[in-house]
Amino acid sequence: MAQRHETVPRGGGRKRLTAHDWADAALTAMGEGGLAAVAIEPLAARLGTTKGSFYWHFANREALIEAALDRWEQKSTESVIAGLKSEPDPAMRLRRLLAEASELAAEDPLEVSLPASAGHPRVAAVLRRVTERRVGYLAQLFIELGFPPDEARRRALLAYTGYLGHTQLAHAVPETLPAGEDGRRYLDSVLDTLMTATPGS
Amino acid sequence: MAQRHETVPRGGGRKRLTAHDWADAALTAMGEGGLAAVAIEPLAARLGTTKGSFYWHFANREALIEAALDRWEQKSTESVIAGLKSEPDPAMRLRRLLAEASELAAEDPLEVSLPASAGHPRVAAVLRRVTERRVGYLAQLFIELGFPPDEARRRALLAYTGYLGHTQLAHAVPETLPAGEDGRRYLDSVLDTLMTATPGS
DNA sequence: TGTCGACCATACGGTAGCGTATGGATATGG
DNA sequence: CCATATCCATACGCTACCGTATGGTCGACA
Repeated sequence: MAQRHETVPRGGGRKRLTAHDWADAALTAMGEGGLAAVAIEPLAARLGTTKGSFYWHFANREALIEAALDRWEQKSTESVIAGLKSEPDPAMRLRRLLAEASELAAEDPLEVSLPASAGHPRVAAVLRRVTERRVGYLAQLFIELGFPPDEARRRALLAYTGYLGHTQLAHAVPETLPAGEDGRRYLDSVLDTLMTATPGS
Repeated sequence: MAQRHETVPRGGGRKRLTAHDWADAALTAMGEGGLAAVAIEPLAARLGTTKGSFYWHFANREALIEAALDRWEQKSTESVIAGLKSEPDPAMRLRRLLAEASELAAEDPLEVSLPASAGHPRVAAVLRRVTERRVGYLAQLFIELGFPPDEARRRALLAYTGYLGHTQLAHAVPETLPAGEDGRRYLDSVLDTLMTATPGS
């Protein structure tokens, strides 16, 4: 047998892992099976390594969860918002925001599985921050669109709850939702109601 | 020591349990910690009994989960819809439906934790049925309100995704949502948009 | 009041996962 | 080319839980 054989038995050619790799794997698992699915040994198997690697990079399971959550907080919100900085028109920003966010959330199970684990204090904290950030950004958008602050906040909430529900439905019972061209028309009608409906009371 | 002492060490005075009791306990646990929290031995402890009882009433853990899901399917949807049969005015039915459903969902964690476990085939099936039932009922309401079928379905979806997102938010970050009188005004504005907004395309 | 069936307690073996300990591999600077 | 720090594999003990086996208890009823 060769002295220098690839360490990984089969699959990719990675040899040494980083804390980053572990956090990503944890996120994936968490999306598939919730917090309970973040288990060291199965993750190790999936990464083609062993616990020995894990406990070098992390103190324990909780530390991994925290790292994964931090990572999600970053890439699930800021990256989307940052991608809109170039768009000057607020109406267009809102449209693109909803479109891109929905698209992204369609393939990010965490958007659904994380709220279910809100019992975990660390998860709750991340959710608080992410929610506030998102709703705040939306409200800001509606203010730029000319609504008074409280009305803007109300519409932001409406938009965000709609987004959350849409995502949840997309994962649980996708066939309920209109797809393709119908989907775009649907989004249009939602945007329409959000931007033009009566101020009400 | 007395020959006939109460079997339960402390708490209620129950002695013998039914499959029903187990299913309810499973639902509670499932709401708190997801599917993974449906564990026989902890449940037994909480019920003041042992596994011996459980395996008399059920074949295994899966059977318990199925029973619990059936139970939830029943009481989480049909009971609400049935409570509206007396209301003749469809607009009023819609209002009461949203109000009661939101209120009920606020203290039913399953509304959030179940979609997260949609990976489980049995859960997915229940979700499909419940979703179809609810959206169908909503669409019917909008038809009674005078909308054409496809528009009714669109609005039903809008209402339902809003409902889902609202409950999800209510559980994850409750302080984001308007409470008390503001909450009612919020509901009003949502109803307003749902019932009067432009047909769009 | 004895008996039978429904219901439960307890003990057991098996598996999965956490965290620790310790030695082996690998890279990199001296 | 060796030494040291970095990174990983393996073996171990521990706990939680699943499912089975088996005997015990209690109530209904003849």
